[in-house]
Amino acid sequence: MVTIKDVARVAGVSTSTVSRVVRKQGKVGKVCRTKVQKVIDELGYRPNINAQALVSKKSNSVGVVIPKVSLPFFGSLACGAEEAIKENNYRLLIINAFGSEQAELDAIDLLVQHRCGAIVFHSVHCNDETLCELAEKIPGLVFINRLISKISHRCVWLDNNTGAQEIARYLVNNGHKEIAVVTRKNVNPDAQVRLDGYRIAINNANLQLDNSLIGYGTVGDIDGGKEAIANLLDQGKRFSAVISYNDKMAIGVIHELHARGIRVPEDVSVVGYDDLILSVACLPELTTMHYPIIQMASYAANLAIELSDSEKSSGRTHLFMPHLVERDSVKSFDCK
Amino acid sequence: MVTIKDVARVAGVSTSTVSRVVRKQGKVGKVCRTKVQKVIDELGYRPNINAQALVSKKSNSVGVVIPKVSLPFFGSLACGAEEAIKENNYRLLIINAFGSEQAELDAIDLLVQHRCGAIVFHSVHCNDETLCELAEKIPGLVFINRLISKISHRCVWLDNNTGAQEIARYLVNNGHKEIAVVTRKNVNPDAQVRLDGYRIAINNANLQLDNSLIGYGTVGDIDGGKEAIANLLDQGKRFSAVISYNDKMAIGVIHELHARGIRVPEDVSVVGYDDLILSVACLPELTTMHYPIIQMASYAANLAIELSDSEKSSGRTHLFMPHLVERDSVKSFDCK
DNA sequence: CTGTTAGCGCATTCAA
DNA sequence: TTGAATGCGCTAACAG
Repeated sequence: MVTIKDVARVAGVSTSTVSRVVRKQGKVGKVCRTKVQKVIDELGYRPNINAQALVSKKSNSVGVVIPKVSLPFFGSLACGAEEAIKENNYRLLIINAFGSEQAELDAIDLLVQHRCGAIVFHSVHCNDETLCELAEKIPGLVFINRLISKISHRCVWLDNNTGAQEIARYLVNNGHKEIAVVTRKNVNPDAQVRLDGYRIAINNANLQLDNSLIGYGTVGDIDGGKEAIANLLDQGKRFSAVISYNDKMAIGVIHELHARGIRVPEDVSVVGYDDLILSVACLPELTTMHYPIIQMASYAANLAIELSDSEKSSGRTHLFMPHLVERDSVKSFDCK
Repeated sequence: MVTIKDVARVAGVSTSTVSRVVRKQGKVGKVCRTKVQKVIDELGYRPNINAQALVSKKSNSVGVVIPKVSLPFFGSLACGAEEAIKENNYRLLIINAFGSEQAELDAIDLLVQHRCGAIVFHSVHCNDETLCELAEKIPGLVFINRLISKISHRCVWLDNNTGAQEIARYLVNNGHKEIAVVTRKNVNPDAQVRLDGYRIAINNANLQLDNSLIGYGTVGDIDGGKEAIANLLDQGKRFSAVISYNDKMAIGVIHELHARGIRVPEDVSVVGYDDLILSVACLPELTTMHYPIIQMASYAANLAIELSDSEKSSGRTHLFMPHLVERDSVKSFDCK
């Protein structure tokens, strides 16, 4: 591999000069510059980023820690981060940390070893306290899809409560009175907040969200959706609409209803949450809340970079809003 | 940031000793080791990977260049690579190179600057010649989902022809005689190979793949699928089954058929290719060819690592086979 | 088993 | 405008 020294030698200048023309800063004479550039091109010299990082004490890369890139939601997260990163001429380091707190901690540790100062972290297994400790040690660590009140200015999150209210209200406004909810058994914070939101909206409409109309799936995916709605159906529950914790469960619900000869939306309406790519693949296309994960991730990456190289913390929090996407999975009763 | 020197000073040993206990290699006395380890823990010392990479002249990271991680296919690719990487204690560097040859070249260049010796590259915009030149310069560069005959031992690819034949034969075996094909207008190599495969299988069954029964969509996604099938339908074509270039187009086909009151699979059967997560989200669930992208990517990453640190090239090629996944989108006429 | 020395590739003073 | 010197944090001989 050709180094800066090789270039300097061939061009008959010092390494400092080569360094200057490579980074396009500092004063370099015109002829000298073109001469050096010529040698660089001829030799195919490419600066060693590791050496640059070492000497400049910054890695110019931002790390993204997520459960698994292959899940569309996290893929979008990674992409959003990358957008921001490209603008800043940073690099993206993605670490999948699936399944355990230890995996997440290991991922962060790896990033620290890289001297990666800016990190966007989507944690699912660490508790607030652990996260606070980490945040203390790493100024450029930003949490996405999570609110930790003590360090809310380091959190980029979504107003799930309002979003949940909106989608429940949408159902109510379309004339639905018997509304079921499908959620995951291990209710995580998101699921809880959304559930609260549904309840608020339903109560505000002078309706009841009967606990017996809440179906639980072991996990929050397609199978979980099938399981949850099957439970409800097997108990003979009646409803005109079902709100699902997320799109995956909603799709499971649709499939299970279909398997039982119940049409969506003619017999039962279904809504999801997240607006994953899946929601336009299923039939009918799913009405759902759009989770602006790409924008949020892009924002988070910028925030992480900002925080990592300037101590100044704005103190403000970073809250995003989901919005309703109307598609074909809800029937309207045309009421006023 | 605490460095190896700090640890050495506090522990009262030399940096070499610290280095030895950190990397768990070389002989270190028992007491000495525990003493040093203790200081490491107390100080929270983490080795600087950039410095390690610099001095050892290898970055221990593999780069993955793909169009966009947020697309489920590429997300899976990245995940597969990561599996292999974790085993080898390497890091994953993902670069999205979307839309142009230049973007792809830039991505490779960035990886070179990182001294990232092992690269898995899914190129869509570079021609074979360009790729050969790159391969020449970078021993650890491996191409995925692509066959370049001159450097086939550096290619990890799928037998699309055989796969295409298999799915077409499946339709034939289920009694379908009028089979339409939906593909993309800008027929890329994959699409061409698959088309050839369909044709072979259909001819072998003494049937005809009439060119007028091939529908084209502007792009290879859901909208392209709708567009392509709409063309066919608007021309009054009749068929009992449609083979789609990929799952996305198949989903578009299903949606468009549904919009026109044509039932799948009762009236028309539909098959896809790739077995993306989307194929189980749609209704009916899609019968398709499974593309083992995760295993292929894992294999490719291993190959890249192998190639990058030993010149030996086995010379063998790396061909994978897709397999049929039967779901609910095909009707059988129960013929022998 | 442990320490000393040298140098990886580069950016950054400081002089000239 | 340019070059010489220094050191980033670490590993790898080598010597003891």
